[in-house]
Amino acid sequence: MIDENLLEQFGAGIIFIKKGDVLFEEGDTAKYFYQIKSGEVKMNNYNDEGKEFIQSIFAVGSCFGEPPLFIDKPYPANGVAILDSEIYAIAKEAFFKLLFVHPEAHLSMTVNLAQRLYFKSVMASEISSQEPEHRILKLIDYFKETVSKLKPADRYKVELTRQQIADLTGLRVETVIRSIKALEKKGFLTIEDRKVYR
Amino acid sequence: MIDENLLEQFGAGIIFIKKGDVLFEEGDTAKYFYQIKSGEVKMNNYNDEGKEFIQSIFAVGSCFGEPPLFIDKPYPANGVAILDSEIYAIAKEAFFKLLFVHPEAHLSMTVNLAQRLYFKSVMASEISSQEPEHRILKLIDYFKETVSKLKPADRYKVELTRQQIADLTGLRVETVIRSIKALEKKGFLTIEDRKVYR
DNA sequence: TTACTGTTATGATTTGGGTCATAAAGTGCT
DNA sequence: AGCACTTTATGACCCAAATCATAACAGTAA
Repeated sequence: MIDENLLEQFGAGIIFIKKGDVLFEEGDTAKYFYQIKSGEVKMNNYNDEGKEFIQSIFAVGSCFGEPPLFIDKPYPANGVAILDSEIYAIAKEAFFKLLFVHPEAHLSMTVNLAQRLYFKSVMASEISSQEPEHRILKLIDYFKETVSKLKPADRYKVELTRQQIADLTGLRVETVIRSIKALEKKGFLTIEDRKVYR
Repeated sequence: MIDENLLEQFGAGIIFIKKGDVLFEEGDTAKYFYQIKSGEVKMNNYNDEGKEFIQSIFAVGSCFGEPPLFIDKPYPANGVAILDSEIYAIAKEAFFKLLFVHPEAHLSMTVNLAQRLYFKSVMASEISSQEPEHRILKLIDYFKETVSKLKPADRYKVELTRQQIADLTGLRVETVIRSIKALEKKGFLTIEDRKVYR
């Protein structure tokens, strides 16, 4: 989201983390701004019974975990690498200085937050009040449109596992599997070689 | 969120709406920045079966409905007055100019978005993976802490109706009523004269 | 007072998604 | 090739929350 040269210019370091490594945990104090140079990161929670909920998945170029920097609250979720990754990290103070000196970077941050708030709004309404099939379709369309930047007419291969879809929608794997089958039967998507296309 | 003098200085108008009046609808193009001078506003969705989901409730001093301004997308939900209200409205262009000329206002906008994203994260995880009683308690604590700015030790009177709690948590009124009773029995809150205290 | 509306309340019944069990297909590693 | 692990898949059963029905109470407008 923020120009990489700018990040380096303001003293960004690079953190190397392997798949499964934890960058920060729920409750930790936020001290750095993070942006993905390569790899992929998720933010998640576990409920009392140990069930995972994935807040979001962040890909190359995305920044994440800034809200706590702005509002001086601890992280509301864990940050975990889902692929081996390189992460730009820049200290809170340097980050604020960067925003102050570069209003255009500040604006792109704001736009980014607005974008994520928008996604959360859509998913919140889905999760709370729609049937599994509806939820899953909405999530897939969101990833197709926003993450992969494809048009509705394009053919999109869903790279999420059934388990990830479950954790993103608050459903169970079995329910996701069954719903996806039902959606295929209804013609909303196709399954080829166990992969979902939409 | 933004200083009222500043709003007026940049040509803000005031809109008078009565309880129940709709300010904008899901799908509308966002053209104005809104901030509450008096009254209260909610943003909501209706699912296919007509069940309401309340995204948030905004009180005096809060702004709302900005994300679509920043990302050029239509409103993801309706904006409806829940009390007779006076709303500052300022055109999109003037709003951006204001942010550009007043970086401190821009920062407070960013902080505000971060705050809301934080709330959405917490509630998303709650809604998707916790039991009714847990969800309700979290919501009440959020309102106590963030909307009413009270300390945990303070006594807080919940001004939300059971129906509103249901629509905010994605539950049904009956479930909310029964859960609140159960929570009282367990000593997590008290009910006096049908009002909930925490 | 009555009539009306919104909110809280409670019991009976139903059902959709969770849970549990089990297995097959695919993937990666030695 | 063999082994361990992950992902997808399916059937059977269960249960918590939704649904349906009904009513009492509070507030307020006529």
